Order: sequence, then structure tokens, then C-alpha cells
Amino acid sequence: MTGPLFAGICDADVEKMLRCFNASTRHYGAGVDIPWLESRRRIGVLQMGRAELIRLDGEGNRTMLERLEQGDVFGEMLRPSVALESLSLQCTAPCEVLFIDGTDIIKRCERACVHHSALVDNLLGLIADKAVRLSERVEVLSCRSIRAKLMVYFQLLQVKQGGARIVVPMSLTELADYICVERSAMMRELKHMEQDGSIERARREIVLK
Amino acid sequence: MTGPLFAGICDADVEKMLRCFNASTRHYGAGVDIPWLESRRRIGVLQMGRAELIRLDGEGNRTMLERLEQGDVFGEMLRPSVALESLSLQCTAPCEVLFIDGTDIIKRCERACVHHSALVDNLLGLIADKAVRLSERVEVLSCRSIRAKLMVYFQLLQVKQGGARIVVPMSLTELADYICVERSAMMRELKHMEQDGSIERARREIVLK
DNA sequence: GGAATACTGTTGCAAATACAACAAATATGG
DNA sequence: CCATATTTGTTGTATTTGCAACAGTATTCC
Repeated sequence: MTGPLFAGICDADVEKMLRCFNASTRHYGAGVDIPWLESRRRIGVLQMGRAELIRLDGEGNRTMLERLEQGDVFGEMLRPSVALESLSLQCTAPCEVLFIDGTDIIKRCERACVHHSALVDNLLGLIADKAVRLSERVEVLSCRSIRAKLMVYFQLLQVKQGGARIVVPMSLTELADYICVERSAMMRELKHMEQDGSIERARREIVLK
Repeated sequence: MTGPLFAGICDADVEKMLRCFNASTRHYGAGVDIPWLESRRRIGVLQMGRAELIRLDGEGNRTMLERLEQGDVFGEMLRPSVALESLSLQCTAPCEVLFIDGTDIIKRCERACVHHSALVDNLLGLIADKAVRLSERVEVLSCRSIRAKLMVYFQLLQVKQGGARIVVPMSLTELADYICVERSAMMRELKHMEQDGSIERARREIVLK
């Protein structure tokens, strides 16, 4: 139970705080939907596992809006304000989720937890990270062509992985989803980029030129 | 000096806190670039005015990545981790910006400001809002066709403005930028949507069917 | 009030992309 | 280890979109 939300807080204190914040831990199997809109105040932190925020539109098209990894935060408070029924949060791996009441965090803790502010600071960091990830995706999606999308995404990876040789951290099928283009069109563009020497590639391993 | 960051804090205390947090206020004229990457710890809050985060790529294409309004937060901490040189934060109206040191906020204030936690909570809210705005934009940009992008955007507006009759809060030229498509192509699609009865429209006023 | 500037609106055409359908390679699960 | 599902890779064609160029209409600024 030492997720990123409780970094720097000892286990004994974490126990106390969980009671104080009216927290609860839930487990969900792969493929299950996490109920995430039960209350406006409820905030979820993905302590373990992986999940995807999925939009299903009228014609049955499935779009992955967001990919949640360990430490990610979600909840009504962080929901894009669109029609409820189309958005679901699906586990792609067994997940452990910690739910806490946002108002309990925001308001001054009456029992004056020593570590209240540490927790708020951690939460601030988690949400800031989320904002950064979203900004990065907007930066990718704002490109007009598939090639430009790929280049921006590869450059982001380059910074994170520290070198011209990068490994795409998901299947190419998922990558096409992430950058919101047709998979076959993306494959064709990757081929073009290889042909004109912009990149070298073997499966998910890519070297930028 | 009562921006959204200091909501619920009286002016006298705000004065004290500004000193405590080593804060400074700056003004920038329309068209000027706000220096926003000076230090990793520096956080800016747009107290008044409007600014845009602009990306200039190698071929000189100009893309608006983000539109900052009153209360928006920015800074190195919230920057998508890509090449520095291409991103600039341009004022589109005269701006007032409050800079504070993030570490001063995150760390326990030694002088024990009474309102420290109120400020952290406000900051949490501002960043959460930013995350929501970014999520909404991802939701729009993740659509494959211009028509789908417009429909999702209009639905968002419908929720916010509360009715089938909506008014686009920016010029159509800017809207095309926001959804990252060619303006003329967007105009053509709007015409098609009118023709098959999906919407009625007069300039920026739209009625959804 | 008039000139300059931005915004709205339109069209033909070229280019990029989605769609569909398939084959081969690789992982996965019993 | 075998069958099955998933991922990777390819190609032809129809559709969508971007680009360029233009005209008319509001808005801004002096």
C-alpha cells in the first residue's frame, strides 16, 4: 500500500490517514469496468495495473481517450464534460485502485494529520503529471499528417529514453490508436520514412536519423 | 491581486504570502512572449489576459497547442517534454502574470502561513481544471473526421452553455486551429451538416438537431 | 467616414488518408 | 506442442482533406 500517493509517508501513518480520508481499496480483474463517476468528490488513484478510458460513439466506434498507468489519477473532477454514457474505464490488466474523497483532502483535516500536506503535495504532483501527459498527446494529435504525428511522438520518446535508438512501448496497433490514425496508413508511412532514410526500423525498435 | 489562486484569502494575508513565496507580478503587452521556462521550479498563473502556447516547426508551420485564459497555470513543471526552442507563450491580450516558486509551495512554509494549505488547494484546483481542458481537447482531436470533431466540440459547448442553441466562443478561423483542420475544409463540412439537417447555423450561432 | 485589416464563405484540384481485404509472423494458452 | 488469437506487414481503391486562390462581409483604427 505504498503507492506514489503516499511517497515519503511511513506505513503506520498511511494506515491512520486512510481511515481519516475515508479511503477504500478495490481490486478489478482485466476486462472489468472501473466505476469512476459514482460521486463528484470521489478521486481514484491507480495503485497497480493498467486501464484505458474508452469512448464508444453512436456507430460503435471504439476510441481510446486515455491510457492510465500506475500512479494515474481519475475521477469525476477530472472528467471531460461530455455525455456520461459513452465513457468507460476498462482494466487491461488486474488493477488495484485507491478511492478517496476529494473534499476530505481539500478541506483541512480535523484530526490534523501530520502528513496531510505531504499527501496534498503528492496529489498535486500526480495531477501535474497527468496534465503533462495530456499536453504531450495534444502536441502529437495537433499535427496534420501521420508523418508529423509520428515524428513528434518519436522525439518525445527520444527525450524520455535518452538516445536516437528508441523502442515503442506498445504494439503498433495501439500506437495507431494513440495517434488516432488508421493502422495500415501508419504502416505505409513508416515504410516511406524508412525508404527516404528518416528512420531505420525493425518492428518496434526505431533509430532516428 | 485577488486572482483565482488566492480565492478565499483576505488581501492582507495575500500580501504576506506573496513575500513568503517569493512571488512577483509581471505585465506583458499583446504580442509579447512570456518567458516561462526560466527555471524548473517557477510556476506562472495568468491572473488577467489571454495567451497562447505556440509551436513553430522546422517548416515554419504555426500551431496553437494551448489557449490560456484567466486562472490558467503554466511552467516548466507542466511543459510537454519536447524540444525547447519551438515552444513560445505569446500574449494575445495584455497579460498580468504571477510567478511563484513551486518548491516554496510544495515544501512546508517555515513561517507557517495560516493559508498555505488554502493556496495549495487552489493550485490543485487550477491544475485539475487544466487537465480537464486538455482531456476535452484530446476528446475532440481523437476523432478521425472533421465532422466528428465538430460534433464532439459542439456537444461540449452544449453542456457548458446549457441548450441546443450554442455560440462558438471564438472566430471560425480560431476554431479550425483548435480542432487542427484546414479552415476551408471545416467550412465545407459545416455546409454539409447544414444541408443534411444536422445543424442550423448563422455565423457563430449554431442550433443542434 | 474611409482605409486597412481580419473574418466568413466558396470552389477546383491535388494529395493524403481511411477502408477493405488479405498473407505472414509471432505470442498465447491449454 | 499444437491450435488459436494477435500482431505485423502489404496493396488497391474510394473518400476525405489540404491547398490555393478568390470574393464578399464585418471590424478596427486613425
